[in-house]
Amino acid sequence: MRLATWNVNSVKARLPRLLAWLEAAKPDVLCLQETKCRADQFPSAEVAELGYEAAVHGDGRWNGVAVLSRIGVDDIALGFPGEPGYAGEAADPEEGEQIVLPDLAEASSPSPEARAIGATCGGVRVWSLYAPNGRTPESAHYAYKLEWFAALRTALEAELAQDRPLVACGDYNVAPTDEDVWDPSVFVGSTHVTPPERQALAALRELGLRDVVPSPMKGPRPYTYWDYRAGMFHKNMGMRIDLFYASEAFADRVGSAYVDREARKGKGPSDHAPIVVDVQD
DNA sequence: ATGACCGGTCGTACCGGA
Repeated sequence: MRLATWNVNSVKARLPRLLAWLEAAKPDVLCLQETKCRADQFPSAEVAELGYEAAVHGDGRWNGVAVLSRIGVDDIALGFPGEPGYAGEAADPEEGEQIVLPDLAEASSPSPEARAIGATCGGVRVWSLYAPNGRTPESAHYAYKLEWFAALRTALEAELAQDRPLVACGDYNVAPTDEDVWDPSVFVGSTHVTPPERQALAALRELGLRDVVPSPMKGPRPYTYWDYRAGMFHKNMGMRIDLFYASEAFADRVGSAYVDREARKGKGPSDHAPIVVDVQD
């Protein structure tokens, strides 16, 4: 069985490359992130031509996740239980401005964004995840990111209790160690490398999820993201922020895993490369 | 050369991305 995860940075903009990649790599299951479209806008017919069913979760311009599978997609879950939404920054009122309290229900529970979708594919429970960015460590978005990870931990703990093969892969927006960024000094004071974010990943591993580290194919570290700007990819100045977490028994069956850097080359790539994982049946 | 931001949107600048 071949599984893969890829942040495509807009499935519409990436469609020709996505279809070509499916034909070349032939994964049985592909988890997508940042599809950036509603479910009704997803190119389900195009991927169906290649034999893939699509489970899709989208809310418009931002975010968006999907699971493509040619070995079945059952028990689709849009989001996970307890998943928080983003309430936004609290605006400081102008001087003399009347403070208007927001609607209580809205303030206490904003709607979750399209950042997680689960599906059972060929007996494997698969989650495609797109963690919040966090923006800056001082921002409300960063607090939201940590809340989202805490809720994810609770949800995955329940999933692991089901005692079936489990994969939780996608764009975690956290580099697990300093080795996972091209220059740690550049990231001092930035998100993606802070101790609370790394602790959130460690808490997932403590549940029994294993980090399936792919082969980098080039260079010493398996980066999965390179900024579009300033020739970062060509200089291999990247980050490992896309992760493939799997339950122990499933991880034991992994034969090989690699970052497909070829998909980051050429005209019109995503800024992320896919991770491809081959598992013994 | 892999080659020096990109995608989205009521847009022709700006936000979000990381």
